[in-house]
Amino acid sequence: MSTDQLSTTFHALADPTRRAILASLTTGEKTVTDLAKPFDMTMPAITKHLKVLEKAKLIERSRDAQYRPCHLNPAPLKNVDEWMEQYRKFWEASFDRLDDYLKQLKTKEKSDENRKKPNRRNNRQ
Amino acid sequence: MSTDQLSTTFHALADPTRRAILASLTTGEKTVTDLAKPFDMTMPAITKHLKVLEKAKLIERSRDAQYRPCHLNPAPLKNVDEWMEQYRKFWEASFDRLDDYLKQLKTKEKSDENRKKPNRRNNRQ
DNA sequence: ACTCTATTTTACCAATAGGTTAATTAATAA
DNA sequence: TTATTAATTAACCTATTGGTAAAATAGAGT
Repeated sequence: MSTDQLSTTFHALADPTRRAILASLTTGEKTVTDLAKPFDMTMPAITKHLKVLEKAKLIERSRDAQYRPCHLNPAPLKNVDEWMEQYRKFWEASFDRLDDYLKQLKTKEKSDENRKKPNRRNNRQ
Repeated sequence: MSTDQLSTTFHALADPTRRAILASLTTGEKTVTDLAKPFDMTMPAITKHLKVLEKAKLIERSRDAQYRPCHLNPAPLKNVDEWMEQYRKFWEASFDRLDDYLKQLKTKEKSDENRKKPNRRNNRQ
């Protein structure tokens, strides 16, 4: 795995168990045993998932007697959101085209304009 | 790696080369050779990265003579954005707390309220 | 037909991921 | 001090990742 911040965050999020743990932490701080309960998995496996989340700084841990409670840290998610910003216009654009398409279906006109292909060669040197 | 849609998408994004390829495709369709140029990496490595992106449906490929041009498909990113929605309030909340803290620094009053700790045991059975 | 260019496939490699069981550490409770 | 509970560490396993070099495929141009 790459070691830059964004790669570490995306890697941590690329596992359904870890995403479920994050979701579970949205209702407040939880112990490892609490977090482990919903999963058909041994404790060491959960410990490992927590380490991945902790390295990604998506969770922070404290100490309370023999418990190591975890809580959510949303900061890396904010970074993801900022990274996404550059792509937002693309799915908004897609939606606009879908909207156009639906309008065309209704009016049943100008349907040939959609078959115009972009000239793929423009970017090649 | 897990095989659900969101895991596949996050996994594909967890590599700086693949993110750079996506960014490169924001300016339009590109051939494999064009995409490979910025990287100190062999062609087969790029081919593999493209396969990961293609399986994640982040890119789509067409055919033009011996070229296999790639273009961006933003749909999975929209899914990521929707998944992020549930966490947005958390970083907004953090910002609010920071804002409060800065206000307190200015007025230098009521600073003890911040030391109240949440009761960690509430969620344990 | 031959050659050049674009791209993929194959076979290989070392490192990492994600799980297990068994042993260990650490704090509480009796 | 002994037992119980919480959590981690160690050792191990298999599959996947991300890269390579070399060979194969495929279309275009001459």
